[in-house]
Amino acid sequence: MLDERKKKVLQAIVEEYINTAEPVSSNALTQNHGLECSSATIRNEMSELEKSGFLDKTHTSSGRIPSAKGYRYYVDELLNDNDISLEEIKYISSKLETKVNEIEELTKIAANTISEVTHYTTISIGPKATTQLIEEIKFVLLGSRMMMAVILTDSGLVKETIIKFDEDINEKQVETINYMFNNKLKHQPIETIDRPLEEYLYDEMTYSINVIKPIIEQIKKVLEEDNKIYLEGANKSFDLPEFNSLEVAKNFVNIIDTKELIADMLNSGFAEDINVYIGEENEKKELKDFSVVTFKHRVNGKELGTIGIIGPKRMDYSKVISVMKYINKKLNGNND
Amino acid sequence: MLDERKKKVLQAIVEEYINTAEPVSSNALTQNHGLECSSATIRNEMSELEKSGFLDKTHTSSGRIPSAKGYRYYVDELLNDNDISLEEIKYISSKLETKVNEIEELTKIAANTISEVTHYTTISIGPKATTQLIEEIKFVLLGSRMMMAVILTDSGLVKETIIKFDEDINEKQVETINYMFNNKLKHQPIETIDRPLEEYLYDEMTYSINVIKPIIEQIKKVLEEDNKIYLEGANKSFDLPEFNSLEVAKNFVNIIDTKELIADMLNSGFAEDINVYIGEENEKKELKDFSVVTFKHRVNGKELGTIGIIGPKRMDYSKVISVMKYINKKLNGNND
DNA sequence: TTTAGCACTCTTCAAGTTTGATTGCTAACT
DNA sequence: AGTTAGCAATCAAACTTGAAGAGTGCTAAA
Repeated sequence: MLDERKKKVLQAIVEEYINTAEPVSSNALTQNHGLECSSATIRNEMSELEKSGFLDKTHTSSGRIPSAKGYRYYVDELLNDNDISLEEIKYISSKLETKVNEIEELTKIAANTISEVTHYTTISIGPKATTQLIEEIKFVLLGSRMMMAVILTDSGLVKETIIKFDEDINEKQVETINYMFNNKLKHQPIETIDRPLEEYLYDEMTYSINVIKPIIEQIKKVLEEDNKIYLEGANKSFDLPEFNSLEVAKNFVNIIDTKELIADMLNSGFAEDINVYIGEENEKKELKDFSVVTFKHRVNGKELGTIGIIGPKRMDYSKVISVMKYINKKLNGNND
Repeated sequence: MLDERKKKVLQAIVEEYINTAEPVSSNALTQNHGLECSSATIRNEMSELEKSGFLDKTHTSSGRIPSAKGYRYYVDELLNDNDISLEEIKYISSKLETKVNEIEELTKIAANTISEVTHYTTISIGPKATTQLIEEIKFVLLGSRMMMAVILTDSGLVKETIIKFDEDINEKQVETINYMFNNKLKHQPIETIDRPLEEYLYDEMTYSINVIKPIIEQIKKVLEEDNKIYLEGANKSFDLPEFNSLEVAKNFVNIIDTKELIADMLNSGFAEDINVYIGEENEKKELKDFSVVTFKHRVNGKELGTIGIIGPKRMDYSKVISVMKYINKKLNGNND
């Protein structure tokens, strides 16, 4: 589609613009980009790249900036996905070796690491429990009218929730509940917890519906609800020149303040590999001035959390994708 | 200290400035503020108020704005702490009636309500468990090398944590652990969980230090760590004219991004009543351009969470304090 | 096909100008 | 005494102007 020199010019413009945040002039490209021709020739190439929609101008006599199509082509064809230094590798490795007791903690640490290495804002979210199997479910009495349910899933996710009752419960009842629930739910998908189970338990057990019902309801609720969203390095974005525009800054704060938007955004990516959404490619129109890069952290094919970077369209895609690839590999257990 | 008319003038200036965010001119005060005199007289009063340090000017021919001292005087002597409408009362009441299973949830809901009613950004944090007594402590085995500890405190706070072991644990052991820990810890302060307890348990029980040690360590850790910080309505602040200054906006994002700063800020307030910190009165110099209003949510004298509002110095103190007072009363169980 | 050269366009910056808001002062008024 | 009208002085904000500079697009020659 594009001849070699056009590719080189496009790549040079994208990378120059990522570095400087200024429209790139034909002159700027004659230095340090391995292009053996004059600025006039580059001007001709740029003109054609603009005609095919890879470049834009901010005004008639300005340099060029990449268009959405230009960024997309760069991300698909031109970027260097191994743009990661030995120091960065060492730093990432050491961070990921932190011993964690909860899997969600690991996603958080990974997100924090990405934010530190790339200097962009990251957001992360735990897995929806609904994709998993119940490994074990335990009930603990706290006081006489309060109980905690702890659910362990097959990939090691632990969810707990408090249930309150309108009547007293005793240890004996808790034992029966423990036995009955585990009997029916061990190794079953989350959807098993529903109306039929409730009826079955109500029939089997001698306790009133006032005991069974709140348990089922609360467990369903906690398993279905979206996980907590973690935000790292929001302030880092504010050092970028894009954020000198009040409108951009305000949009950004609106985005990170809207948990549902973030959750949707993170949940919508494909499970495989790394997803890049450039500007208007984002489903949410609020994100049209930003780029988002996400990946899902998996173990044995089970999703264990999603991590996303949000930054300006002029994002350092090479660095971001290189770091994400490396972390993704590490998290998925590949340690070479 | 100030005669009646000076008070009126100061109050009018503070309130006008809170409304308009513009320096207040002598002319503006002749309308709608019940001051029966000419602009010239007001100019004389303003001049004297400025000499005594209650007012500032942005430049020689500008109107006046309140100084820190002016705001402080207003907050201490002039504000209306019942500036709350029937609708707001109804709205707040309905929100606070939400049934919650965890006490921390209530703090969160209250913070969210305050943000919605006042249109300022709120931050909230749960109580440090260390101020409380252990009511009950329960251990649940999850798999063979993982355990969950659930701690219930005397004011109903529930804390849970996962503990991992390097060796297998069985149900029998968990039972003993449950018995021993409860025996030693019921109704004791959190500090009881420490080295002497560890040694005692190690002597009493036949299990290896590999079991006792991680339990004590992890429980200590989770009980001592700061609670999660919740932020509500960060975007609301960005609608204020103060945030048209990039520097202010950036400082604000830095503040809300620094969890330790927020935690310190919320923990430092006095337990009693409502704390108001205006600009430089804040301990942290990062907050010098902002005002912070906090209160601690208590039940039976036990602290159950702190809620703070952060906004510009030009904050609507009357509204904020009225709403806080009302919510504080409601949370503390006073329902009239 | 590439390049040098040059006219043209447009932004940015600084300096100058106008406008309008507001004060402080003075002198008259109650 | 305290209050007020009137007016010069002050200053920010908004607009105007002009020069400098960066960059392109086009043309004609290599």
